[in-house]
Parts: sequence; C-alpha cells; structure tokens
Amino acid sequence: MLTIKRLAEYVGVTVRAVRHYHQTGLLPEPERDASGYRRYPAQAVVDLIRIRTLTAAGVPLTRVHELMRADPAEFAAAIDEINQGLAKQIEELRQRQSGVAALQAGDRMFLPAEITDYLDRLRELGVSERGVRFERDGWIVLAASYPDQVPRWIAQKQEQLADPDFRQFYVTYDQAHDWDPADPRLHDLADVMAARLRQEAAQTVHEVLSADEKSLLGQHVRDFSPAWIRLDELVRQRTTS
Amino acid sequence: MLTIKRLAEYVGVTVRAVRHYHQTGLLPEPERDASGYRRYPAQAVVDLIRIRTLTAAGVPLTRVHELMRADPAEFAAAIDEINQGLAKQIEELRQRQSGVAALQAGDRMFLPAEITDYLDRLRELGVSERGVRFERDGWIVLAASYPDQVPRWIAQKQEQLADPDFRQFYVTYDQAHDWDPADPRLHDLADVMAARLRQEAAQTVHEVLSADEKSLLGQHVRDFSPAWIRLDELVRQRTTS
DNA sequence: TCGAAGGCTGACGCACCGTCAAGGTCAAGC
DNA sequence: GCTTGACCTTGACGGTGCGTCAGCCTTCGA
Repeated sequence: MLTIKRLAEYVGVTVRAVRHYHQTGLLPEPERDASGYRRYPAQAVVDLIRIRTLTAAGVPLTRVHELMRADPAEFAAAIDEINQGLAKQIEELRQRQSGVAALQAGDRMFLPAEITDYLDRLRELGVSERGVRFERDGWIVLAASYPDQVPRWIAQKQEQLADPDFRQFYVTYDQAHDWDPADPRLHDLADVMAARLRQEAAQTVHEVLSADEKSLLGQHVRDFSPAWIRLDELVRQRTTS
Repeated sequence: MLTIKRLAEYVGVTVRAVRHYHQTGLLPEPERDASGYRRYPAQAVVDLIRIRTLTAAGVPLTRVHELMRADPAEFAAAIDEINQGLAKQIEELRQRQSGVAALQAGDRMFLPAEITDYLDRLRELGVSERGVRFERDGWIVLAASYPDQVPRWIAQKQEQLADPDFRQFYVTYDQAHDWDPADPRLHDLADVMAARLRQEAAQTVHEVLSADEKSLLGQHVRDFSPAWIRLDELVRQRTTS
C-alpha cells in the first residue's frame, strides 16, 4: 500500500492537495496504519488521476465531486461539455495573445476601427500629434458614453474632411495652438469658425451633448494654449452678437 | 468625463474591479466631482484597457503594476515573455483536452503503456477481468513505489508469458479462484507453483519487496477466494518442508 | 541510537474580485 | 415638490484551491 507522498508524487499532485481533497470529501479517507498514517490502495490512484485530470481542465472541485458519482451517461455528457469549454478557452487565449501583442502597437487596437481610421486621416492631413491626441481623447469619451452614435458622427466628420476648405480650416486651427495670442491671423480664423459653427450647429455631435459635456471636452484646450483661449473669445464675440 | 460604470462597461470590466485597481494603486484615482463621484478622463480608458489586456492574459496584478511604469524596452521584453507563456498554456490546454477525453476510455490512459500492454496480453490469454484487475492494482502500487524498476519487471513477466507451460499455469491459477477449496486439482497446481517459486525466487520482483509488502499485495486474494487460501497453504507446505 | 525524512492536525495567507450592507445622489415623471 | 429607480460611496466578509508555517510524532537507514 502507498503512503500519501508516494501517491501524490506518482499522480503528480502535492501532498497538501490530497489532504485537501480528503477534507472536502472529494477523495475518501483511506484506512490508517498502526501509527495513524494514511495507507492507500490502488483504487486511490485511479480516483486521484480522475480528479487531477478534471481539475487541471479547470473543473471546480464541487463539480468534480458531482461527477465522481455521476452515472456514465451524465459523465460522458459532462466530459463533452468540459472539452468544449477547453476549446473555447484556447480560442480566448489566442485572442489574448493578439491583444497582448497589440499593446506594443500603441493605441491602434484599443479603439474602434472607425476612430483609428479617422485619426489616421488627420495625421495624413498634417495635423499635429498633439491635435490627434486631443481628438483621440474626445472620441474615447464619446465612444464610452454613446457607443452606438459614434459611427454616424465619425461618418459625418469624414464627409466634412472631403471638403478642401474644411481641411484647410482644420489644419490651420491645429497650427494656431502655438501662435502668439496677439497674432492677427486669429481674427480671420475666428471669422471662418463662427460661420462654420452657425452652419453646422444643428447637424453634428452638438445635438446630444449637454453644455456641461461640451465644456469638459474643450477643457484641455483652454488648459494649454493661450492662442486657442484668445480664439475662443473671438469666436464667442462673433456668435453671441 | 466618464462615470465609473461607463468606464467599466466600455472597457469590459466590472465596477468592482476598477475600484479594486484604485485600492491597490494600479489605476490612479481620478478627480471627484462635487458629490464625490469619480470622474474619468480618456487616459483612464487607455490605462484600463492595458490593465485588462494584461490581466486577461494571466499576468498577476503586481506584475501589471510594474509593467505600467516600465520603459518600452522592458515592456516589450515582458510582452514577449507573456506571449510565450500564453503559447505554453495553449499547449497545456490541448493536452488537458486529450487527458479529459481519455477519462472515458477507462484505465487505458492512466497507466504506463508497458503495464496496459501487459494487461491486454493477459486478457488475450483468457485471464478473467477479475484477475486482470488484481494484476492492475498490484502494478499500480508497484509503479508508484518503484517507478524505474517496473519496465524491467514487466519485461521479465512478458518473457515468462512466452513459455506455453507458464501461460497454462497462469490461466489455471486464475480459474482456481472459483474452485471448491476441496478440489483435488489444487494439489497438482500447488506442485507446479512450488516448483516455479523455487526456480524464480532470485530473479523477479521479490528481490526488492519486503515481506510486508508481499503480504499486502496478496491480501485481496485471501479476502475473497477460499480456493486460493487453500492453495496458499498447500504451496507453503511444499516450500517450507 | 540518532538524525533525516516523512507523517499528522490545525490555522493563517493569497489573489482577485463577488456580494452584501448601509447609506448618499441624480434624472425623470407625476 | 416628491417619489422612484438607477447609480454612486466606503467597508467588510466570503470563496476557491491550495501554499506555508507551526508543533509534534513515527519510521527508516546508517
């Protein structure tokens, strides 16, 4: 007969695990010898291998407990189910592999494809990395708040970018970030912006955003660029008058 | 800005998990609004996706914590390592799949191939299922106790089975289990057995087994068959005289 | 005969949250 | 103005599957 260590080593589990299985009633306690040591018959090896095989497959001990007493038909069905579960896990692990690999690729994989496409388009147009990041952050918040609207809004934005005037305006606005707040070009830019705002107010993102949210989206703008702050004032003068 | 629930749902984790990450310092606590609610900027989404991607790959939170502040080279190396780990896990899962599938095939896959081959040979020779089970249990105990000797012993056994006289003897012994203890054939069988024992004592399994272990291996024999008990007596008379 | 190795029974610890409990807050509808 | 229901807060306990002492006893090999 076998000592607990021999049993455990042969099957490939720890002694602690075997005792744990006894404690929870999963593996029956064997007879003890004169000194109180556990002495295992061959059947314990078979039982323990079943347990280890199932737990290694991720089956919780309570479920293993049920399965040990299930009739063969139930058992076979359960085995089938477990194997399907394993197949699913393998699939998940594969996806996690690509997910982890994508971590090196920066933001590309984190965001919905429409958004990353849009951001790429901006980069192509010569928008600064800073500007792209502002857009990215804005769209992340929007996507989290109104996931099903974002594709439509993005489509609208892409349409706008088809207009050369708008592209010109967008790039200039991006560059204005670093201008001197006294730069006279800000007045021209403010004219264009005010006109555009009047034109588009009804049909874009603004339709669902509360004033509060709009101000929050624009907050980092005001945090960093004196020129943009000035521009904001100039536009405000033109739209409220 | 985002509430905790929007953030959690967008990234695909639970609110509880996000708070847990705050508690452990893994994700920085964001600003609170007037009522004490957490308000998340876009960066939190990016951070949280990194965390989730790594933890989903099985990286412990403490390690994620380190990685969040690692420089790109370290990070890339870690990613590589993690991906290798995932590949290994996938391999393991595959093996577990076949392991689980084998549970339906009875004992075949539990035991070393030499042993199952040997047991199959016995079945071919007409040894009863009960006899095969006795052998199986004996070999399980032996394999667990002296794993590296078993192949040699099995080889010896297989050699013995090449001898037609031995095969005849073995099958007869197996059948004797159900004989009447007064059956006269037991005397003939005891003669053959005693002769064999004298011949083989030095070269087989007996060389390493303590008397204690031998008796334990034979115990179930004496538990169930009056004929075998009688046979044991008869053999003992012949070998001790 | 002695020391190393192995056995026994508790009992605490751990990672990663799930799940109350016991509230406070916000948006919408009456 | 008030209610209702969804959402937020902190705090604490629970659960799985053992790992890891601690403190003591038994067995084995030299």
